[in-house]
Amino acid sequence: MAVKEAIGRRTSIGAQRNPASEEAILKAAEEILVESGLSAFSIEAVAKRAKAGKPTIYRWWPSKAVLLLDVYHRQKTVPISDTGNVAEDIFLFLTALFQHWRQTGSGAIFRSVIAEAQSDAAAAEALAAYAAGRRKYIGEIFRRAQARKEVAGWADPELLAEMVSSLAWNRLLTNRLDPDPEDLRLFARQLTEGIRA
Amino acid sequence: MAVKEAIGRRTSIGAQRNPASEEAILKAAEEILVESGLSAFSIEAVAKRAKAGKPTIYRWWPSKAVLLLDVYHRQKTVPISDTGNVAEDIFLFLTALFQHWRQTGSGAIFRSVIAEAQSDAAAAEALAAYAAGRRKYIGEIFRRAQARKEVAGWADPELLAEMVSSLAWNRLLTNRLDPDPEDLRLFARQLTEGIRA
Amino acid sequence: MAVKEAIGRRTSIGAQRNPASEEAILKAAEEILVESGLSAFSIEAVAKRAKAGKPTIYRWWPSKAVLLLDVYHRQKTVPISDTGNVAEDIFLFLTALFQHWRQTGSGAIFRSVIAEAQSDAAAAEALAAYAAGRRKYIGEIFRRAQARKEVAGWADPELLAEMVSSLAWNRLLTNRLDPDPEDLRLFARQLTEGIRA
Amino acid sequence: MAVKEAIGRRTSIGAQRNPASEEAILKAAEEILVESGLSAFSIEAVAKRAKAGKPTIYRWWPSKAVLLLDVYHRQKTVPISDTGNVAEDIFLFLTALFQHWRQTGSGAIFRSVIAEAQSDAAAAEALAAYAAGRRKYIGEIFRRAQARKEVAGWADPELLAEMVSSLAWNRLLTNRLDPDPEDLRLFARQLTEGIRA
DNA sequence: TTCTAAACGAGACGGTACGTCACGTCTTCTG
DNA sequence: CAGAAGACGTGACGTACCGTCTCGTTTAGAA
Repeated sequence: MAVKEAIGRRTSIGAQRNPASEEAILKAAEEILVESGLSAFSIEAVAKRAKAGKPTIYRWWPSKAVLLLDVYHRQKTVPISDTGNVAEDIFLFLTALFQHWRQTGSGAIFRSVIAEAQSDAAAAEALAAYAAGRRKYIGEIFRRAQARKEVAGWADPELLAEMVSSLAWNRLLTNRLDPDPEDLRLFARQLTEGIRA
Repeated sequence: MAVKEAIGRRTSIGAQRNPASEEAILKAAEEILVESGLSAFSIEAVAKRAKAGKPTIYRWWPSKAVLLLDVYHRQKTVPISDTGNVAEDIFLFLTALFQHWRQTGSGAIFRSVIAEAQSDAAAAEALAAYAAGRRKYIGEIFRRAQARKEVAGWADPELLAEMVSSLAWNRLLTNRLDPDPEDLRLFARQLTEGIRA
Repeated sequence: MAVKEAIGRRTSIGAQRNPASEEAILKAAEEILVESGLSAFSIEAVAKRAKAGKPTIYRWWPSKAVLLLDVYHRQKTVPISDTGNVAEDIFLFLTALFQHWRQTGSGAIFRSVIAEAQSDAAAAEALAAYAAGRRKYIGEIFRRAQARKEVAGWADPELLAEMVSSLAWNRLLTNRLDPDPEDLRLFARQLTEGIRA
Repeated sequence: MAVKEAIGRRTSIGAQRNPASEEAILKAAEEILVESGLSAFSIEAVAKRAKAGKPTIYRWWPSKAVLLLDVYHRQKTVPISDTGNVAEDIFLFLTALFQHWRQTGSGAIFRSVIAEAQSDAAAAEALAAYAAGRRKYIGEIFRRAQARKEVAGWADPELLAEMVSSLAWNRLLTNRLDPDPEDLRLFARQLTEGIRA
């Protein structure tokens, strides 16, 4: 058994999706994005790198944007911590997120998703849904803080979460992921303490 | 005699840039972006609509991204107000900005600029510079508030401005410019009062 | 069900050259050359007339000159006769050749090939090879005449053939294909009898 | 007075053609043809090399072909000799012509003229007229031979001249100007002695 | 002596065609 | 019958020249 695979050619496994092809395509797509960015990301290039036929890609991913999103969803997500201090939680989250984006290359992928969503309706919808999910997820930090009375009841956890993720997006989209801890600490303080004199 | 026959034709005015062509090209580019979005925005389409030759466009705008930026810079900018109340100033600015983006179509243009900057280095640099300028400009709201002791001295006006503009970008990029005054008011309150219990 | 909707459309027949496209392209190219001449002959025009894509043309014909040669090679060649009289053979050949060039339009095509060969190295080489072949072919007239002792042994059949084809080229290139039988008869006589008093 | 001319800029000399410009343009055109061939020969290139404005060229030469012809007419022509032996005269003429074409680069220019004449009507007409003149000129060799009874009266000097110049054109157009004296001697012999056994 | 007319260089203009790239669709062949 | 391979028509890319234009300058010759 498994004699043929030596030549490396991937072929049909019957009337069903071949996971090896899916994997190869997603891997190739991710590598292209991380190595060369969105401008080098074409179906043609992905097919060539994955040694897949273009129709195979189009069969399973109706558009470039959908493939892009699939690639992004394969990325690990950054967990939120629960130190009991909301400012610290925010600071740790952003620090970890920026590092993740920088080191794994998934920042480049996410930038591409956002860019693509500006001209592709399907990608826009998917991005909106993803962003909403992230607001809910990050909002947990503030919900927990409200529960322990650290944060006022009138505040809106999801709007606060949006302020956090907005800043992250902004830094990503303008190439400012450099790790300046003081900056992020100040952000967390401003957000939590308020800026009243 | 010899009345000009090709009445409407724009031609050279000597060895110098023809402002009429420049104007026609920028106008055509703007219209395409507002009417059909970034995916319809091609040099070819702009040239056709402006009744200009492609080389004329390439002569003055080395890349699509540069043209895009030029189009955006033609847009009016939204002024900041000075009511003496920082929360109110922020609220008014965001309300006016969102309305401006929605009604003039310049939101669509700016989205395109941000998207383009994710794959074009020149656009990225220009966008970074533009964003820095905007942070300084919006930061004025907070600098004035610090001057009148409404805002604590330890806060950073530009980081605060970044929080404001980040939120605006985020809404723009995820198609959420709908005018919900309460939401924006809450944002201004959270930012200024702080969220401490 | 699912009757073909785009009835007339030519499309891929798999990972192989589509003979229908090749045929359509060569036919379109020939028609343009015969109808409008070399100055109207552009890859763009051929593609449009053949309802083919430009890349399809470039995929199979690396340059305009190569396509031109392919078109010429589709033309029928004029046969040489064997009347037993060398002067008559030459006369008949030239008469038939001029008529062929005039009536089928292949004269226009060959003119174009010669012109193109003056600026394209590949075409020059192909033309040189073609001309050599023709000299050998026409030389047969003289070789046969030498065999039957009608022509002196010291004469060079291929150089004689070159004199015949040179005259034909010259007439073609200066628009003098008009059929003046006496002229061609005189040419044949001068060539064969010699002009010694 | 006359201070400016130091910088070398050529300018108007009043409402009349400036011979310096004409000279510079023809010189530039010739150099381009000889150095880089017909494919590099564009009005743009000539203007740039001659440091002339394009309108100056178009003012005096309505088309590329006309300029090409003007360039060719500047070339010296090869004289015919009168040795008293028609075969020798032909041999000497062709030898000198090929050497002239090879060494001065005027062969490259003439090739270009012929090529251009295949798609430009004005050039075609001019070339036809030029060729007719050359036939008359070369025909003189045979007319003189007829006068001294070396050549039969029934022969047509201009048709004979055409056979000579046809061969020369053929060699030029197929890159075979290499000096093979024996070949040309044989040509002269075949033409004059006749090839009868 | 002043003014006019035309030539000069420069180079921008609206275009056409170039040769290349990627698109998304199609068909054939292979396993 | 899915998958690879790759050809197909489409259309945008960025570039090279085309032939025309207007500019500001220069100078000879007419007024």
